[in-house]
Amino acid sequence: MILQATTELIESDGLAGVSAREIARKIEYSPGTLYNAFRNLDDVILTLEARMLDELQARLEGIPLDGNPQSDLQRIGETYVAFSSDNAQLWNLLFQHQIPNSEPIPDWYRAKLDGLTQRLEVALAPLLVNAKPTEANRAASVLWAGVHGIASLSTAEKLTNITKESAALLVSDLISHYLDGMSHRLANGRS
Amino acid sequence: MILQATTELIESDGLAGVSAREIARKIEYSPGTLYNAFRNLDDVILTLEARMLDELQARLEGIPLDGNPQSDLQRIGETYVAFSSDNAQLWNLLFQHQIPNSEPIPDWYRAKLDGLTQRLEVALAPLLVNAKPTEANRAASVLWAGVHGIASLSTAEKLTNITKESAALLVSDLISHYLDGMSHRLANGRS
DNA sequence: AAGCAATATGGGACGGCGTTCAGAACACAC
DNA sequence: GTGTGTTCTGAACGCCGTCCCATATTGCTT
Repeated sequence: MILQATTELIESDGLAGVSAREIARKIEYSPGTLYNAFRNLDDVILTLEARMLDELQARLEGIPLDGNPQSDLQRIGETYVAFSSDNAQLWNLLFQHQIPNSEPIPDWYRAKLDGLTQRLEVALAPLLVNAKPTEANRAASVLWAGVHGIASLSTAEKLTNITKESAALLVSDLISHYLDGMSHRLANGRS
Repeated sequence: MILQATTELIESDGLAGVSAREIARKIEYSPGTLYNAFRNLDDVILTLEARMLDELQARLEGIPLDGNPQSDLQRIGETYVAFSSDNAQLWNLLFQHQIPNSEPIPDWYRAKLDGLTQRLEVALAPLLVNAKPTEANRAASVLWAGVHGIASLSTAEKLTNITKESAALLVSDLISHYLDGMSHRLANGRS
């Protein structure tokens, strides 16, 4: 299958190693055949991203939540970091692969990304019983972006401080401090 | 100059709009001439990234610190977000442009990225008077990665929750909660 | 001012790319 | 065997990054 071959190319050489001709060579078909199955190369890669997002989503949904925000979110963070580090090259697709301006980002793709924060909102709920929905949304977004920043910096290997080994530690630190800040604020009655 | 033309191309069409021939057309030279000034196209883009990092660094260093971590870090976060959003397309280079595996990331490039967290460590210092240096480092890394995650998700426009408008708000929320968590922990004598 | 070495430039060439498309090959109903 | 619908090939187009070398331009020495 085309997707299988493309995955292997990405895992060995990253996005730069992918080309329509190279995929064709790998599956021993001619380049033209690719265009029967996919609209173009971007379509192949987008499909691959979608599969990856679905798998991450499935893993997040498989985490049992026990109602304790600290431990629940720690587990979510661990899962997230483990996934991104196990699939580092594929993971980097999310940032490196930009759809050309001509055709906009499909809605289902956005929806998949947005959907990833839902699990966070559920886990955060106990801390936000009498907060406005926009605040729950905001807290989830902040945590998601933070975890995401750590995961992406670690897979991209651009910061010496943030390695694959330290990512889990940093995520744990982020979550515990942020939640401490929230509950502290909650106890003192500040918004 | 070559860099000027390349900057314009990136600002209008992103990294995908950049090609050696297009730059040459823009400056009305032939493509071959590019290779007298730069080793190759990656070199041009790397130089552009370096300039951008230097400018961000300069802005961060221009922020006066008054010794109050909350307000100091808020100002740093604001500056960071404002910069990334004002230079969104250039900013995205940091993630989209990956050096081919053949030649490794130059040390000075890493050093520039690592240097960006220094200002954070200084601003955090009052909260960490009797903490181990690794903890200061960790807190700075976490905050940096978090701010960075928010900034990159907003410039990439991939999350509907995280827009250029909301980025500053989210960064402020992250910093204030995280620091609350730190001082709370400090007051209670926990690690 | 003239000559010469050093450097910069133009433009063609090479191999590779994404994508298209006319026609060959194939599978299968009648 | 003929016809029909699908799938595949392979050449073609216009790009790309990069290299190379004949030519033009510059700067310096005499």
